[in-house]
Amino acid sequence: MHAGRIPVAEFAGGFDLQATVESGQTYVWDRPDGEMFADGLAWGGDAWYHTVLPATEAATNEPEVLRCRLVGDALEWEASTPDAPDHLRRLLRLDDDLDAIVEATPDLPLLERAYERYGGMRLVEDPSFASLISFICSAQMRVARIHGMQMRLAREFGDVVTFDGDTYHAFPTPDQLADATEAELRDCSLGYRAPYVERTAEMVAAGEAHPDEARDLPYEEARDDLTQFVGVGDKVADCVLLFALDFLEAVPLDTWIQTAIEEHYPDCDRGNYADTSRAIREQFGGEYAGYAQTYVFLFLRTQRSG
DNA sequence: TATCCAAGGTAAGTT
DNA sequence: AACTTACCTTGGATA
Repeated sequence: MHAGRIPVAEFAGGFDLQATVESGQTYVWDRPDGEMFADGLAWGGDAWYHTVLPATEAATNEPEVLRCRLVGDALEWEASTPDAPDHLRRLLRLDDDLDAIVEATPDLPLLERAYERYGGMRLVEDPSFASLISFICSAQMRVARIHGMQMRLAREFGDVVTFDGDTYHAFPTPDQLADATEAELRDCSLGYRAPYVERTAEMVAAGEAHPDEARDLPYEEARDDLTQFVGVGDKVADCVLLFALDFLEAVPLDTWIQTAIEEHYPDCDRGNYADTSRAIREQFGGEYAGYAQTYVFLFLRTQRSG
């Protein structure tokens, strides 16, 4: 067991762990109390969160357990690897300068309210395959159920990892998921998404394509590239670019953002995805437009329940 | 208790 | 290229 503390003072602009992992951008984290994405959950707690790093991203080539919580003025962590701080910095984008990002954001009332309410929320950099599958599953689905699906997939098809006396499940590798049948995936309550997940996993497992290949392309080409995967349209592609492949300018046009465009920025509605995307990206300041999108998404989605 | 409805959309078929 | 429609499942709302 390796453990340590990282002072929050090291994170420019602060850090809100709960807002970051429960904002609906990542579905690879969980909390042991079963309250992940719980409806009406009070914000501001100091719960532990854990994830399993894929073997392909670990120096040991084994899945590694990472867990952390925010206590007082530090991020406290425990892990199966001494490399945890580096992994956490990458996965939770702890080196992003939030002050500079907010500073670079246009002065729009909606953005200011969202930043005010959830200041310290950071984007994540999820492992790309898990992000791809997560957002294929996200079609017409609530965030709590998307999370439930990913946990189920890990439990059914992923490696079992034990750490500090507890059992964890890694997200399935492309091979493991490609081996699952459509019927087995439907049994995991994926519904019509089951064949999408199966066929996309097969594409990656067979070496036909990999989401990481989009990382070095120009933004709009990268988005087009990701749509080659079955079940991936423009919106899901934007999510993977933003939440896994470091494209901070990507603005996924989901139902919440579409509503925000109608109510606050009607001039940005250009009638089709590509042009509307370009317009709202400009409206949100370009380079970090994806940060603005995620703050707005979380803010609007949680307004009703507080 | 039964029925209805919408949830971070996409693919396939039609005009 | 723009427009329709079908698609699984489930929790919460409505009757």
